[in-house]
Amino acid sequence: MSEDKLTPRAENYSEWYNQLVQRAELADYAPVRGCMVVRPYGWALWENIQQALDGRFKATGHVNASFPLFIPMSFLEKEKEHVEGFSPELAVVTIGGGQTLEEPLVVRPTSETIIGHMYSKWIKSYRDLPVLINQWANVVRWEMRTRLFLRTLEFFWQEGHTAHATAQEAEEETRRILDLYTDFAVNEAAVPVVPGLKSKTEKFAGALHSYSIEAMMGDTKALQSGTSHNLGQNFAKAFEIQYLDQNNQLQHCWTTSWGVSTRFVGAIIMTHGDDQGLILPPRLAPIQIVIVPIFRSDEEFSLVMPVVEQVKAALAGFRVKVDDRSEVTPGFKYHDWEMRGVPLRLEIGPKDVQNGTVMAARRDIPGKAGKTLIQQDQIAAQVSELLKTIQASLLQRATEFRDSNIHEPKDYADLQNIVQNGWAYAWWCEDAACEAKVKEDTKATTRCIPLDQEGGSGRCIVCGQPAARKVYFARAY
RNA sequence: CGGGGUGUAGCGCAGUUGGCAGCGCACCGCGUUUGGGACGCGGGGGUCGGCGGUUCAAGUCCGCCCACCCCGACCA
Repeated sequence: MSEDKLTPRAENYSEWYNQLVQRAELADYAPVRGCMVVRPYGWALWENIQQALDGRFKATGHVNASFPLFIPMSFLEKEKEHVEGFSPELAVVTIGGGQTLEEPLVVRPTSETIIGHMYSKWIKSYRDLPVLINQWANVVRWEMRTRLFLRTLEFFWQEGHTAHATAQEAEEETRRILDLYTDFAVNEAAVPVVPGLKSKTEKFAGALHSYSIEAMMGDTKALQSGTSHNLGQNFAKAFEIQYLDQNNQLQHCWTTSWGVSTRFVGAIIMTHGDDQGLILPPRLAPIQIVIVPIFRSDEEFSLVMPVVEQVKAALAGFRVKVDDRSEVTPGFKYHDWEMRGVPLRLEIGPKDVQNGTVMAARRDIPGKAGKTLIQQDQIAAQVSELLKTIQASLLQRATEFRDSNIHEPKDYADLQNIVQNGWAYAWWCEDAACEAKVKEDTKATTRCIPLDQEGGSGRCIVCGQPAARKVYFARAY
């Protein structure tokens, strides 16, 4: 239950986040360090995220499958950069059934290797391509520092793994998924994101290059909210994923991988949440509308409840919850559902029964300002309209916040200043040394080179050498 | 793994020179309440993180260990 006020965001952002996650009953700490229990309400949100993504995957020809949790250690070692990237954070099983294993098994940190192994068995001909498989799974990465949803030892995600005949097709797939993620983030979660290319130092271990969608959180830090990797032929060569082309020539495939994780729940929390608690975008909210009946006596109760049921029935197409708890007051319920981020609350009391009205309160506009009186006979249409408005206003608000916190530095000193409380958008020569210097001086890293560039050229903000593209520098989660 | 902090009821905490383990919230019962976090009365709930030591007596003093949180290095 949400009995007290949250620590305000301005006072201590991470404290606000931790309290919100627990009080909104999204997740709780597990008895294992760094692990979380996703509670039913948090999981329902994740399920809605899954549904929105899965529908998009299916619509673009992908199919789901499931690969093993355990991966032979030797598989990881087949791709040099991959094993170097992941070895520090592997959980390794050395005993099974009381016996020391011949070969240690890695608990998957990601599945490129074992899927690559299977693809080499399955793919023989150009007629077998492309292979477009996704899996919804849990993975384990032994992180030093953990935070609920944002970074835990075990997390849930989807990982897509595709194999193609040509480099061009693989790149098209990588970009198609990046677009798909962008569409999901913007249109389902109302989280404005910047799609772009990761720098060499920030790319996935083993990839040719990586793309990401980057979102700005309420404290102006960046959160990588989804990634799409063009793996080139690196894994195809390591796992001998080969096919015969039309000319009977043996060719290595071109592969991709891409993922969105439960971290995205953190993105939603930190993009929309306020000091009252969570604010969920209507399209993903497990409960879109909560109805709070108001009554003083048994007579009023029996007067009000039939109307509550009528309204609920009229809203059959929506995810509606009637809060009929008798042990708490309406005021308590308001705060309670505000903590949980339900986008729209309907209050129905004796006055409404008499007047044929319903009081609607928008979660995104606190207090009286967000309340409007709706006629009962127009409830479905009005609610539908309100939810759309809330969805749009969340996106607009988040976009305005982000844009007002992105600045173009005029020199290096200015950049150092900007990244303390915002993103710096600047020319960069794409040399890792300049990236490293910024990180050293400010803790900010390059987030991505946005695909949408206005063109032209300039001088690297760090070293002054010629630069062809601009990049975002920001502190990140 | 380095630095800091915290472990006492479900949660948040108090517990003085060592002397019957407490408070608020939550929970259960009854009654009154209910349009922005209601109130009264009654009640249940504890290996004081663990192990060892000092002492007539340890939540309190000493030692060791463990866990978790925060800040760093690493990361979806």
